[in-house]
Amino acid sequence: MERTVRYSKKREAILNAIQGTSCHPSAEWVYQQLKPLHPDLSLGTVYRNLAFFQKQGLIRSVGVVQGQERFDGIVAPHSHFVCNSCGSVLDLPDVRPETGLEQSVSSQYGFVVERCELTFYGLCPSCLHQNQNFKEETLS
Amino acid sequence: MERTVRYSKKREAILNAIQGTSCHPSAEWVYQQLKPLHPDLSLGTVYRNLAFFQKQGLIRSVGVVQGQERFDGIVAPHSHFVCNSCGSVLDLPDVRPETGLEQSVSSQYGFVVERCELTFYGLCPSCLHQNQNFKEETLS
DNA sequence: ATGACTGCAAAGACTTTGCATCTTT
DNA sequence: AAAGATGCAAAGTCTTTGCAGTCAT
Repeated sequence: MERTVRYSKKREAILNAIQGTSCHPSAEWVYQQLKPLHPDLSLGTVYRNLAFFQKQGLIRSVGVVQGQERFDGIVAPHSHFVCNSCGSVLDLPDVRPETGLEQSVSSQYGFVVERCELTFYGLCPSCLHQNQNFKEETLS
Repeated sequence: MERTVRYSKKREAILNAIQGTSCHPSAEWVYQQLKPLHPDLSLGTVYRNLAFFQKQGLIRSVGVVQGQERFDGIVAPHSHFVCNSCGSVLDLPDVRPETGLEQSVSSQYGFVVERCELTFYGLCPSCLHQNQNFKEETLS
C-alpha cells in the first residue's frame, strides 16, 4: 500500500524556508524562522518534515556541524565549505570532484556509490579577521 | 602557561585502540573494546581523551555517522566510503581529490582551508547482498 | 605536594516518538 | 469517515561537565 501524501500549510512553509535560503539550515533554524508566522508550529513537525523531504529526495543532509544536522535545498551535486569557527556552511558551485570518480570507486571496491561529498573545512573570511584581531590583542 | 601532559595507562590504551583498528570507531566502540581489560574505565574518560587526541592532532573526526561521531587514527589525508545501511566506514587510500583544489578554493573564495574531505556514500558489498535477498523475498 | 587524570553521575543538547486532536481528501 | 499531519511533552541518544578521589611527576 502506498501512503497517501496530503497537503499541509506548515509542510509547504518548511520546504519553502529550506529552499529559500542558502544558509544550509538546521531544524532549529527553520523552526525559529517560521515561528512568527506559524505560532503553533512544533519542533517535532519540523523534524518529521525534514525526514520526509529527505526521503522524497527534495532536500539532503549536509552532515552534522557543531552538533546540529544541516540541510540543503539544492540537491544537484556540489561541494561545500564549512567554517570550523562559526559553523557556517557555504556552497562551492564551481568545485567538483573529478568525473568518473564514483564509477571508479564502485568498480574498484565493489560498492554501490549513491553519492559523493567533497567538503572543505577551515576559516571563513569573517572569522579569519576576528581571529587576527584576537591574536593581535593577546600578543600586544 | 603550557599545560603539563602526564602519562596515563588508560589514555595509552585508548590511543592504541584507535590506532590499532581500521573500523573508524566511535567513543562507545572504544569503551566496549577496553572495558574487559580496564573494568573501571569510564565513558567520560574516553570522550575526554578523544577530544584531547584530536587537539593534539593524533586522531581526527570522520564525522557523525548514524548519530555517533567516528574517529580515524590515520591522520594522513585520504578518502572514505560510508555505508548508508550498516554505517561502516572504510578507507579509500587510493582515491584523492585533485591536487591544488584546496589552494584553488582558498584563493578563489578567501577561505583559509585547513583540510578537505572526500566521502562516498552508498552500500557496502555485504549490505548490498542482504538487500538483494530482501528484495527477492518480498517480491516473490 | 602539585596539578593532571579519572570515575561517577548529573546535566546538556539534539532528536525521536506516543497519543490525542485537528485537517485534508 | 478514513487516514495523514500536527502539538505537546516525554523519552531516547549521544556527549559534556562538576566534583571528589586517585595517580604521575
